[in-house]
This record gives sequence, C-alpha cells and structure tokens, in this order.
Amino acid sequence: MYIQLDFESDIPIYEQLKHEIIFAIAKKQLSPGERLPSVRALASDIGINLHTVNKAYQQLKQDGFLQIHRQRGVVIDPDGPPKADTIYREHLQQILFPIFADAHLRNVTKQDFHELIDHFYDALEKEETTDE
Amino acid sequence: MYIQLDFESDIPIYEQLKHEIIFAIAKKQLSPGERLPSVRALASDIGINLHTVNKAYQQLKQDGFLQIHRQRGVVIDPDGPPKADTIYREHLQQILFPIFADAHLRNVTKQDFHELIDHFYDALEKEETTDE
Amino acid sequence: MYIQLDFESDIPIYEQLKHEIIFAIAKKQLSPGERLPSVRALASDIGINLHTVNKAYQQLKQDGFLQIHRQRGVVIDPDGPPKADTIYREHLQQILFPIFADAHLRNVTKQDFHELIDHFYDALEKEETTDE
Amino acid sequence: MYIQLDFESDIPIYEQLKHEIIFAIAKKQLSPGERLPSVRALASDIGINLHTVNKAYQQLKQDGFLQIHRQRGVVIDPDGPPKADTIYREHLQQILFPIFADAHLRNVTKQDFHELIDHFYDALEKEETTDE
DNA sequence: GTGGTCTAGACCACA
DNA sequence: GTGGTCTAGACCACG
Repeated sequence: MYIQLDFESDIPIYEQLKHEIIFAIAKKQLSPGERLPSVRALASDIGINLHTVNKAYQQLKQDGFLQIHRQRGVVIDPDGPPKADTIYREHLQQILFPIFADAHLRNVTKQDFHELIDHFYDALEKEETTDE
Repeated sequence: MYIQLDFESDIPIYEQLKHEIIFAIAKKQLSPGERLPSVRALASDIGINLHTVNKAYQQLKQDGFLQIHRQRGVVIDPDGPPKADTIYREHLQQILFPIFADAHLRNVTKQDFHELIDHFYDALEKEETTDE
Repeated sequence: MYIQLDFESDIPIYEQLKHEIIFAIAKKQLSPGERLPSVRALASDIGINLHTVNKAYQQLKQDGFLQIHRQRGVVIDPDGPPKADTIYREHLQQILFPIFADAHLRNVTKQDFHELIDHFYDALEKEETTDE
Repeated sequence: MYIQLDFESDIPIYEQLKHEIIFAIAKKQLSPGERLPSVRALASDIGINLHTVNKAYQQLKQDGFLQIHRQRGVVIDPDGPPKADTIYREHLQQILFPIFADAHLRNVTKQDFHELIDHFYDALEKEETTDE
C-alpha cells in the first residue's frame, strides 16, 4: 500500500492520510484484520509528524475503520464502520448539497454526476481484482 | 432569502454563508442582477461581524457569483461563475471520491447516490417555481 | 465626444471620467479653449452624481488640463498640463515599474511592451485625423 | 530582501508589499521554493498589522506567486503566476493607456517610453546577478 | 510556532 | 450610506 500525500493541498495531511487508508480498504488492498504500520513506522516512512499519523489513526478508530491494540498494534476492523443510518445520510447530504449546488451553477448536470459515481464504483471493482 | 447558519458547526461561518447564497442562486430565489444586503446590514441581521460577511462576499466575487460595486453594493453576477472546465472537474473528483469511498464502506450503494442526486436536482426545480 | 464608463470596473468613476477627457484631448477631439459641458449637464447626461463630475473636473484643473471660470464655464486649458519634469518622471516610474514587474513574470517581453507603446501612439495619430 | 514601504503613499500598504515581493521575484532575489517570513514575523518586522501582511500574501497566492502551506509557511511558487493570456493583455492595456495618454500630453514621447522599458528590463538583469 | 477564523472598532474613498 | 483599509487581539487547527 502506497500512501500518496500532497503537501501543497489545502486538505490537512491527517485528512489525506485517512482518505488514503479508507480508499485502500474500499479497494480491498487492505483486508479486515490486516495490520497497519505503527504510528512511528508510518510517520518516519512518509516523513511526517507522529502526531499527524496518530490523529488519523485515532479518528479512523473512532469511525470504526481501525482497531488499536496495545500489543497487536493497529489492525483493520473486521466489521468496518457502522452502516449508514439516518443521521449519517443527513450528514452526507449536508456535505454534498453545497458541492452539488456549486457544480450545478457551473453547468455540471445530473447526468455528469451519475457518470462520476458510476466511474468511481467501476474503478473500485476493477482495482479490487487487479491491484496488488 | 433566509440565511440559516449553524454556529456550532465546524464549517466556518463565511463558508456556510457562501453555501447559503449559492443555494439561493441555484434555487433562483436570487436572480442575476439582484441586490444583496450590504455587508453591514447582513452582518447585523445575522448577528456576526461585518468582516465575516465581507470575506464571504469577496470570495463569491472571486468565484464569479457576485459583483461588488463601489456604492451600488453587492449584486448577483448576471453571467454566474465560470463554467466547469477540466481543472474544476478534477477538483470535484478530488473532493467527492473520499466521500464516496467512506460512504461505500458504510454500505451506501451506487443506486443510493443516484437517488441522492436526482433528489437534489428535483428539489432545485421544485423550489425554483414554488419558493418565494 | 462620447463618454464611455464601465460601472462594473474597479476604477472609480471620476477616474474613468478623467481618463476619457484626457484621451479626448490627446486625440484632439477636444481642442484647447473648447468648452466642456457644465458639471450639471454632464452629470445628468451620463446619469452620475454631480459630485463625481465635479471631482473629475477639479482634479483635471489641478493638473492643468482644464480651466474653470465662473461665467465662461469649463474649457480645455490652451497650454495643457505642465511638461514632464524629473518629479513627474519619477512618479511615472513608480507607477509603471510594479506593472512591468508583474507583466514580466507573466512572460510579457520587452518587445511586447515596445509594440504596445507603438500601437498606442499610432492609434492616437490615426484618430487625430479621422475621428470626429 | 529589504521591504521598503511608504506609509504616506496613497497606495495601500498591502499593495506596496505585493509590489515589493513581485519585484524581488523578478530580480531573482527570491527564488522559486524559497521561504518568506511568517505573517507575524514580517508584520512585526515592518511594524504593521499581521492581517495586512496576510492580505498581501493571500492575494499573491491567489495570483499564483506564492504557495501557503499549513505549517511550512509561505514559499515562492515554483511555477510562478499564470502566463499572460488575452484577458490579461487587455487588462494591461486598460491600465496602461490612460497613463500613456496623460504622459503624452506632458510631452513624454514614444522614445521616452521605449527607453523607460529598456531601462527597467536592463535593471532587472543587472540586479539578478549583482544583488544579494 | 504556523496560518485560519472571528470579533471589534476606526478612518477613508466613493457617490 | 456603501465598501476598502488598517489595526488589535483572541482562539483554534495543524504539525
């Protein structure tokens, strides 16, 4: 698993790290129960601060993506995050709708979005089998 | 046009303000050329600082949603924002894909997203005619 | 003489008005001694504030482009503005150099500027004879 | 890099600051990737408010001269600003032509301007090698 | 220690 | 009255 960070980006590094790990799980490059590098190892590997890795791990644990054990280290949670409930779906809308509204005013159509989603889900499925 | 802000949210107030204004334009509650309240008026209306309103206005101007005239105040840009180009679409993917991946792991399906989008675009069209 | 103002511009209206009058003099559309409309007439003609026209006229008088007489009204100064002295030339550099530096970093070359200037002076000469 | 501001000038301080930084880049006193002082450091250095410095930095970032990183601070953008396009060149004319017209009426000739430009570009090249 | 956000209040330019 | 500029000081997010 290769972590690809963009230090020029506006997105905080710990957020990018979270994204990368979630992506890897979605692509099944990381399997449930699989171990992740320790905070120290990953931090020195990528060349970022301990706290940054730790923050990402803690939040991923909080969201149910990871388990953190004193001895066994960090592993992918076998069950994954809680399934989307009403609260989550409302949260999702709250995040997406401003993006949609902006895009709409820039002439991005409903169809464009459908294609974008299909493209994303297709890419996931492909990478599941071919990648790594 | 009613501005609805959440002061508890971790989304900056000026961002929320931008969202509300973009929504209102998308819903055609605000028409091209229409005037917006002055920074001072809106600020005291919402109960926030005029600089916060100003920041939102300035960024919306920068993005092509608004025009700011010397003494005539702030108006909706008749032409609206620049249309989505390749850069914008890549930016859009960069923002959306992490959200999609997270949702996917919470069992939100491709179909769920399609419905979400249709729901959003339908809501826009409805509000265009019914609202205000 | 047609006054062309851009109310969307960042440039103050009284500045634009000054520019238009100076242009007209440079193009010899306005001759030394010729009368300009009164403050009131011009203001109502263009549809702007009295004060705005007055401010432009006063500054043009200050710079030696106009004379303002109580009875005879506003006329083009026969002698025109004082000729460029050292102070003026330093002032000119102070204004132009930041523009040049910015343009330089955007790959505008020395030759581009030479052409721009030739183009400007050629345009002046042409309009002197043909226009109005 | 020495910042020279004129607090008596009617050019806003943040504009003067922008000019100074653009000059320094043009003179290659500041190299792509090089770090600039933090907003706080520069502000206290010059004796102005940190928000004023921040405004200059933000606008230079917007124009592609700088990059602002989370904790690494402010650096010169390796790629520099976008290259001059048609829009920029029209904008340039709009700014320069009124200046040319005024200067022309003060007997500044085409040749004077050619010399001014050559002088500017020569100065840039000299300072590139000698300065700092 | 870095920039980001928000508040507060002052003065000025513009129309 | 409008926005533009500048100052001042506070708290937070990031690393």
